Amino acid sequence: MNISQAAKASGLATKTVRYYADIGLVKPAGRSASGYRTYTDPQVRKLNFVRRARAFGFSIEDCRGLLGLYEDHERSSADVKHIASKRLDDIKAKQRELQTLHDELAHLVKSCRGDHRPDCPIIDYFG
Amino acid sequence: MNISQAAKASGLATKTVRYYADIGLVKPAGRSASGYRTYTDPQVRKLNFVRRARAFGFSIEDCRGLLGLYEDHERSSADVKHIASKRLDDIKAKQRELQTLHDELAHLVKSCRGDHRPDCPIIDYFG
DNA sequence: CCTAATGCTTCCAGTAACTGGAGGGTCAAG
DNA sequence: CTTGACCCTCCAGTTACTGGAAGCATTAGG
Repeated sequence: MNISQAAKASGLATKTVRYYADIGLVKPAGRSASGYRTYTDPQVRKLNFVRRARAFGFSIEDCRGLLGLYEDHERSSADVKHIASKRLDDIKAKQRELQTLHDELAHLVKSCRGDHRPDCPIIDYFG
Repeated sequence: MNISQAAKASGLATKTVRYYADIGLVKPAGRSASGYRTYTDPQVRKLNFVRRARAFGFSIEDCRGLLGLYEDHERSSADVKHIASKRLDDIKAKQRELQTLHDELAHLVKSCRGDHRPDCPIIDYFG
């Protein structure tokens, strides 16, 4: 199948599939006589895999590692778990950061009258 | 004062202060005879303001708007509140997204044995 | 006064992961 | 044979810096 078929089948944008081919993340099965990228089921499965991993916020490099493990039937689940745990830790760290920001900013927003007058605790806090 | 003094006084990197000058966010007070950027207290205050706003995740463009309001003593606090509320909404949206990711990924990580065997619910989920 | 070490300048490149667009070849239908 | 939908490559732009190179300016030491 051509690239747009593969894109549709994997739920990615055509541009993205081409980009993944360029960076060697998911290479097409081959090229047609006229140079068109051709994709078959295994590639589409990989594209889908990457789409799902990306949705979890894994970086392209992490996806590369995960794809390798996906393909490797001799893998250790420990290796997968290691990558996923790192991502989970990142998520937790981000959550803590956002919670702090949320609480402080919510407090400031709440205490700002939001009328035509210039005095504003948000500006005071930043200034 | 020179740029590195202003950077130190505002808690920013010298490169960042120069960048802010380049994009017209916080312009230096002037230039010395030899072309050095010179900064005075008002600029340092603005740099500090931007640093604090950036720490809350406001974009450079938002900072531009906030700086304008900071400088405008005829401002309406409603305008400040509007920008801050948008940012707060973004934070909340991101929090919801991260919560979903966290819960799903935590579940997967927990259910993965993480040993030498290849079977792995994480890979199964993505594949 | 000379020199070496900072410090300042500009400009270019790279980061992450695409996205949009220009310019041009290919293919299937009518 | 032409039209329109595809496909190709390459370049630029996105965000907010950061690192580095080449080259003046300033300053402290000897």
